[in-house]
Amino acid sequence: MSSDPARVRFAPSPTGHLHLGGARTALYNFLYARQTGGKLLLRIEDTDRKRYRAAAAEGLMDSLRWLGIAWDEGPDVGGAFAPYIQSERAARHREHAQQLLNAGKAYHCFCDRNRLQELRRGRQSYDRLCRELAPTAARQRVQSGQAHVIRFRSPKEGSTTVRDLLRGEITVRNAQLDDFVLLKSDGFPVYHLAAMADDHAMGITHVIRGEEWLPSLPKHALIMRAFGWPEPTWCHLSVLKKPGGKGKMSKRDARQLDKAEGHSIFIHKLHERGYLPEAVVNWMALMGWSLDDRREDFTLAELQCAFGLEQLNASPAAVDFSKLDHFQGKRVRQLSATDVAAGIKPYFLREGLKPDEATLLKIVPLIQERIVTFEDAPQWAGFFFQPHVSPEPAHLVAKKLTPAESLAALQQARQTLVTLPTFERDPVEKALRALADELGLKLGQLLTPVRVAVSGQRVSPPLFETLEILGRESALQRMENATKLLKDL
RNA sequence: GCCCCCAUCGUCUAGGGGACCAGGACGUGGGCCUUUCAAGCCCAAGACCGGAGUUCGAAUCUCCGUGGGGGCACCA
Repeated sequence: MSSDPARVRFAPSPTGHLHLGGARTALYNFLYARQTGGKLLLRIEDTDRKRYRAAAAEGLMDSLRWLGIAWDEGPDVGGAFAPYIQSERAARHREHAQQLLNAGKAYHCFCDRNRLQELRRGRQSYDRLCRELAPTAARQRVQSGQAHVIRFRSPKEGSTTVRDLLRGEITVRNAQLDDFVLLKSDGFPVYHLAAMADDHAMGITHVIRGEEWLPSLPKHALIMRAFGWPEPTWCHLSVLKKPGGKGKMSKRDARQLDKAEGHSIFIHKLHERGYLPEAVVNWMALMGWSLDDRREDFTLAELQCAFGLEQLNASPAAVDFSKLDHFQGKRVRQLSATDVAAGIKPYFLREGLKPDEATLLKIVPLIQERIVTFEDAPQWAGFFFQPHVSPEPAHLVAKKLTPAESLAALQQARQTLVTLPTFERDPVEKALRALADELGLKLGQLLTPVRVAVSGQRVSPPLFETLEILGRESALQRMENATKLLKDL
């Protein structure tokens, strides 16, 4: 089962943030590299100068680092096959194009954009007008400075067969292929050329990438074969569909998700929202891969051992955020109190609250199993750090009690707490339970007005602990205020 | 329009000719616990896209449909 050390690469184009699909591709590449004791390369594919965004590459790397996906060679760490910025390799790509030109496997094309656009309007691919131009004549036109591209001379007859690891043999009739561009008129290579040339130069053994590349796989194989290079193992991952399972995730869907659900397909957003990288990784790993029919919980380290290309699934997977929340909740519950405290603190600060360490640490056990993301913490425990709370008066009324009865209960509770020798959890509980009995109330009925009074909300962390942490003074003050609200009801 | 890929519960999936009246997980419903909400535990409902064929036997192999997805740039 264990194979030779693989050299794999993640090769994003720096046009935006890292999203789920890309991250999952990166993850699988990383896992396979580790699994085989090989190397993961990071290569920035920036040959499209129109879409290039300077900040994007850094953002991409930040997201990968956060997830724990470490690369062995790349633009920042260097490596034996530098440079890892594709645009810096353009001179080599031009040489490669020239090589194919010399071999008669490529040709100059002088057709302008208008003509190509016309062709496309007629639902027709490039008509190969320049294919049979005499090479000497073509060279002359190039020398005279005429704008041109270099196209691949695709075979017109026969068929091309390529083997994909997950799908077996894929065969296309060569008549379906067109004479695609290798080198643009700005002298930069197109993906097909650049990626293949770099993959070969960098000794890539397995190309693990998204399914969207499958249709151009024959082109890539043909390029490799034209140069006489050995082909890597091809492995095309299925696409991710949007939640619900219908359709690919679009930019619009992504935006909607961000707003409405508090979820996101962007890794940096998940980070901002207080998700744990290990939860995200565990979740992503399972979209298109599974070990067996029993185990679903994996740390990154465990995945490195368990992962295998053989267990990859070729069918598309729908993104399911409730499953992410499940992994996230589980992971949060496993964290130490100090880790949770450190994790949630920024979110209190963001709300303008100033939590002190000691109190924060006391609160953690109360909310740890109630929060999903760190971002959830303030809505559970923000009231601890607010000077006062403003409950909705109607919420102070307990189930099956009238406002007047609730008021009475609240006042009695307050009275009880005033006289308590200490304000610790256990005595508080004991006293309130006794009071409920005495008043002939269910504990919940007595506690509801108290809870809402001190926390300002209907659901809160466990009340007795809450009272202790809040302290007598603050708790009594809040109950006093709530009394007034109930009287006005 | 043309090309390519995919097809098991709502979702992620196990399964690869007999071990499957199809297993797990998320979610959903119900119950227990209980001071609200969670967490935890227990139970339940829930799927092999359709049709032919191969075979003693098909979720599993083949073909044809259908459905879904991806791609058809001087973008990656």
